[in-house]
Amino acid sequence: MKVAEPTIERLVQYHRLLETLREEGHRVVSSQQIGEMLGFKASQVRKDLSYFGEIGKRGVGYHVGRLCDHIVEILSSPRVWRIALAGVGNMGAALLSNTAFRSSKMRFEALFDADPEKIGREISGVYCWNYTEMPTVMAEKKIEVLILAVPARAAQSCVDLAISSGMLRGVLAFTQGTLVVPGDILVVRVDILAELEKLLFFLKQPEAVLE
Amino acid sequence: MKVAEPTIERLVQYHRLLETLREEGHRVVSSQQIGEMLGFKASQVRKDLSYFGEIGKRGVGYHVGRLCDHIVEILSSPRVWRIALAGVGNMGAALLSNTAFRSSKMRFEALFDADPEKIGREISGVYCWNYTEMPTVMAEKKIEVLILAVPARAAQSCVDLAISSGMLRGVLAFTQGTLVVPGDILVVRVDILAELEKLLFFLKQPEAVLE
DNA sequence: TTTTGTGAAGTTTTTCACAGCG
DNA sequence: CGCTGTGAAAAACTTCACAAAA
Repeated sequence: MKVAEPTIERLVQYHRLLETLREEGHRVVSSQQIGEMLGFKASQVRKDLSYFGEIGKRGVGYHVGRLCDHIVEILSSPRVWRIALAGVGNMGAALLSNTAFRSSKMRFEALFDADPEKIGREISGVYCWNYTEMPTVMAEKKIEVLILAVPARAAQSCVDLAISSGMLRGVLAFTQGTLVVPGDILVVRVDILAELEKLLFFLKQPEAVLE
Repeated sequence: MKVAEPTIERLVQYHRLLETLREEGHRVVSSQQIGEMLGFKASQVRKDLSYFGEIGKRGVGYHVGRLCDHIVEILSSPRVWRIALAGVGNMGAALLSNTAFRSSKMRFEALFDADPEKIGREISGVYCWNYTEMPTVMAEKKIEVLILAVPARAAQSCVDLAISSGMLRGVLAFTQGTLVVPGDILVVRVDILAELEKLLFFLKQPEAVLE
């Protein structure tokens, strides 16, 4: 199956919305309604959902519970992902304590930092190691996903350590700057400052249309 | 001038890279090299830069300092943007203390929160108001940009308060969930959980290509 | 009738390929 | 020659529009 990247991002949003609708007791919902609530075109919603089989009922819409379960299934993981967080600074700590990350789909197995104050302690219930231990700890604990929230200059060496564990498959990087990784390792970057700069650019140039 | 959204995001990255190259004493750089360092095709780099005039030298490449200044100019602001941060929780505090946000282009003018512990105090040098004061404070201080880091359920009412100040032009939202705003207000969303879910999806489905 | 599912059309973004200039 | 700048081609993504199902 071939699915576009933007489709997956929207799927996560459909899922959230459907959970809410389900709680509120809604039974059915149309692509039109989903689109209005999330700011997408109805045709976009239908196209996205159609990639994963015929799940709606013509003339009726989508059954909220059924569609929600269906999306959960699509986004489901074959196992609980073991995750490490490198960099327990402000941003790292914020992610760690973010309740949205308390999902049955993933589990923080280890923290890594360079600060002696943090090393050897548990933070939000997760043990913090010296980042030099990354290769061994990640190998032992079979950690496949790394969330990178270290200062920019430490990012590359940090990823290199993670790679040398032999277990790493994906990285979520909050670090600005470039990461060089082998082609079989997936990197998703979240560049907050770039997003803010983009906003400011389009604020000063309203004619250079955004959306 | 009509510029694509992805181009602006890349421009921010070019800028960062060029600052580094400049510090390291490099004089010229080719689109090829920029591309390799940031993970883009050389043609992409040239196309992006070409939207803003002929800045390179054929047969030579781009002069690092000149190109850097040129991009600074493109991304420059007509004024220092006055910014408010709503929600001084973990995420909000992380943003506030993030040195990358200490830019001459913007300035945090006010914080808003509901926590009595925070209201009336300065946090990282910025005064924190009760979020109910948003309309008056934002109007008085002429704050045009809001960074939204409040819990999802508070997001919409928070934006509504900001809108009623009559000053709001742009929002950078870390909140999950939808925001309804007038069409002349720009919203840029950063959905961290969606990014992580996307990463996990493409990890389990390597055939559904990412990038 | 209503609303889905989907080819086809449209739009946006990326990549190619090469002319043109230093 | 080497590398940029740029039309043209390709790819990716979105929207349209309508047949088909409930």
